[in-house]
Amino acid sequence: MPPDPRFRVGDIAARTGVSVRTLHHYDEIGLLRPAHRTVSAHGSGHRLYSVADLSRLQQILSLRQLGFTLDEIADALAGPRFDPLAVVRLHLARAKEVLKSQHQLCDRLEHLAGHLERAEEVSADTFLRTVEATIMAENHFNLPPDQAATLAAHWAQYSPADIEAVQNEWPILIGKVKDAMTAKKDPRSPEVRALAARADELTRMFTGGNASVSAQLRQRYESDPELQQKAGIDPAVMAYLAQARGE
Amino acid sequence: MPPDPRFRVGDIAARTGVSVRTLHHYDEIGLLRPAHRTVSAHGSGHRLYSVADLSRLQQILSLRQLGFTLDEIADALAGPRFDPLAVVRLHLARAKEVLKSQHQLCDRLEHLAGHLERAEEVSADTFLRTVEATIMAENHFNLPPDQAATLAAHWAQYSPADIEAVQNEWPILIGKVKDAMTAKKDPRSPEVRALAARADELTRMFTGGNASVSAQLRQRYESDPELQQKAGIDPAVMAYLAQARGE
DNA sequence: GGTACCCCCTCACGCGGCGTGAGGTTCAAG
DNA sequence: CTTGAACCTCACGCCGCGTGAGGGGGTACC
Repeated sequence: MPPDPRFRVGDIAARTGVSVRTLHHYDEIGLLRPAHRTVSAHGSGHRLYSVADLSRLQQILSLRQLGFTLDEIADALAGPRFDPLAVVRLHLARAKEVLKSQHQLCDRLEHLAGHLERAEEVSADTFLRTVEATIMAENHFNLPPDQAATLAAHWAQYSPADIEAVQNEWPILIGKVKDAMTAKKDPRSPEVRALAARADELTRMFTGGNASVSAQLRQRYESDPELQQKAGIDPAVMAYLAQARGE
Repeated sequence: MPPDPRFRVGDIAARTGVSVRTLHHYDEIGLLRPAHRTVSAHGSGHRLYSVADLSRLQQILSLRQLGFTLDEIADALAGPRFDPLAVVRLHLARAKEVLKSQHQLCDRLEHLAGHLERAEEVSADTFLRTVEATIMAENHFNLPPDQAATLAAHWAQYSPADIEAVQNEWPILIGKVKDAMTAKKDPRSPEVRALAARADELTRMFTGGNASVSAQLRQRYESDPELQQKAGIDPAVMAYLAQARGE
């Protein structure tokens, strides 16, 4: 049995480029506690990271690159069925996007350089497109996670069984709502209000309770008739539910 | 004569992705003032950007991407002979570096994903290398400008004539210092101190007064005998100058 | 067993570059 | 002349560490 290796902050810093301060910080906020520490009388001992810790560090950096805040990352990693492979795949997808936008940026910069070399007048459009490419490259790198990533990261926390259960319940629930509508039941009745509440609950599971995600999702539903049909939601149902919620 | 086009904050934001707040901010700190404003009685009018402003915006974003702070960018753009083409070329070079590191990152992530898919045990080394690739990709994107960029950006502010003048003066100055040394003149004499002061001045022109750059430069000179010969500086001269400065 | 040297530790302050309302004004279309 | 969208000016807030200061711990070589 090989004694599993231990890594000290300096080792990790030297080999990866992660700063010592960053490791300290992640420890402070409880995001990445080293598996062990050396024992000592006075101060606290030196941090000793295990291989599992390195794995977690990799996940953290991938999620950070995806634009999540450290708090969000902590939540994601704490999820019951969180999936490292899914995270790596998301990061990979993002990295490929960056590649593409970076390529475009190079094209644009070369274009602009060409104009400047020939001392030509440069059009506003050229500047605008160059700036756009610059910003897009930045966005793919730094910015808040897009819905896709947010949703994916959220879904990764649920098991396939959970997901299936939700997807099965949804049409049933909508069916009940439609029944209530055709029966002309009062939307403010306790029965209908319960249905609406459950619908909201399921929606929250879908969106992870993220306000901006659910807002965007609603917009897309409202503007896309096809999606409405697939989910069985039409404006009438939406209005009915809104009434039930007391709006 | 076509009336040159004017752009409003919203136009620019919509077409490039630069936020309105960012434009406001650059205006506030005096980094990018719009060429015009609409006139109005109470508040200040709407900002109207000219094509020249767009050009400046492009330069700002390129320099920002290179890792300069907004203050540094302001200085660079205020330089007497600052060169937009040089900036674009630097940005392009950087963008290509990013492409390379991003490629490596993709390789590493695919490697890691492969291991995870096959549910194999993943080695510490694999994690470390993946983390390293992640950090390197970030560094090429976000980090403070390396000396190369700093120096290049600084040099871009001088005309070829300026540069030549400095390069001509340097050997003459060093010659005078050596003369003083062989004549065993007191390093604290006003004459020698003046020479040292001028040497520092020229050095500052070389390094742009950037402390970290000049520090790095000194280290390289101290550790590289070849460079010393080319510049005519040997440890004895350095020591003599240090005395003249009163160290 | 000493002891030199480097690495590690714990505070704790600070900050760059905007995001994000709040509350009022201006512009262009109808 | 009236909208409504787009613009304006404050002004507070924040993430994720960087960067010292001041002091203990580990280890390799004598």
